[in-house]
Amino acid sequence: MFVQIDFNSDEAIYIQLRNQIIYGIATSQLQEGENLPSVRDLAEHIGINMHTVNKAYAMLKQEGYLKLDRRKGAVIAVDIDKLQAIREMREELRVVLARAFCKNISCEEAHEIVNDIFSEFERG
Amino acid sequence: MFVQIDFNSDEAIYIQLRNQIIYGIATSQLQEGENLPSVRDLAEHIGINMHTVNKAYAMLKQEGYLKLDRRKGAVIAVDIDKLQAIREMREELRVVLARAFCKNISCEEAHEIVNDIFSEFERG
DNA sequence: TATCTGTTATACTAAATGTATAACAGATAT
DNA sequence: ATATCTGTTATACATTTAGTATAACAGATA
Repeated sequence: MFVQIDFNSDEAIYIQLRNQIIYGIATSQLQEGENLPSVRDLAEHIGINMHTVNKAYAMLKQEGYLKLDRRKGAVIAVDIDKLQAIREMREELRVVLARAFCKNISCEEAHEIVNDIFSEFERG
Repeated sequence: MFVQIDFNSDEAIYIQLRNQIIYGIATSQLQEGENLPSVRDLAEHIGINMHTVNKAYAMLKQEGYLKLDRRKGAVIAVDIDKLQAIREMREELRVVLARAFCKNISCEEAHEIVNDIFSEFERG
């Protein structure tokens, strides 16, 4: 498993876990229909509590990245609500880019970084 | 004052306040050398505690957006550490764009939104 | 001297985070 | 049938964070 938790981070463990699973989907390390480890297995592997993993899974379900099946466990299943995704992205980008603009990062430089990151995804 | 706090948000008040002040700098509503209200005045105006404002100001100081002068109070003074700003931006964008990519938002669509937001800044 | 700054200290409540057991209901395999 | 695996829920506890509330300090200013 590719998950790497930073226990000294100010970011909550279940948020780190959620973000890394989403990154895994974006980079095709996790593919549609694929199973995630059970909450108990993943918790033991990382060395955290079952409920912390469950919280991440529940969040991913609510945000449309997982379906939780009692037969198969947690399965990658991305629900595409593109309009809402764009709305959310715009709000988050507004905060990130405001900081960038204050620090003299140009629109062109931002575009370059966006391209870099998208190429991480498209390489898989 | 342009600050608008959402008390039902899951985002901490001092984080909302910090983000809005940074957005204010990016859109030139707040300009280099300009004074912010004193922690006590702004707290009273918003209807929150003085320490919550102080926490936002301390954070903005630590991140290089303010200088806190006992004579003048809080003064906008952006310290440009572009390399660090790019590093931080890249990490944050990785999370935001991974979500976008999973939701079928293309690189081109991301660029359009970046352009939209930068035009908010450059209009002032 | 009185008043304005940011800053620090202390104390309290409420909420969020993470851990720990335990149990439930559906599905699966033996 | 029985045991075992799922996610899920309930309860309890400790720690940390967020926000509020008073109070005081030190430098600057009028």
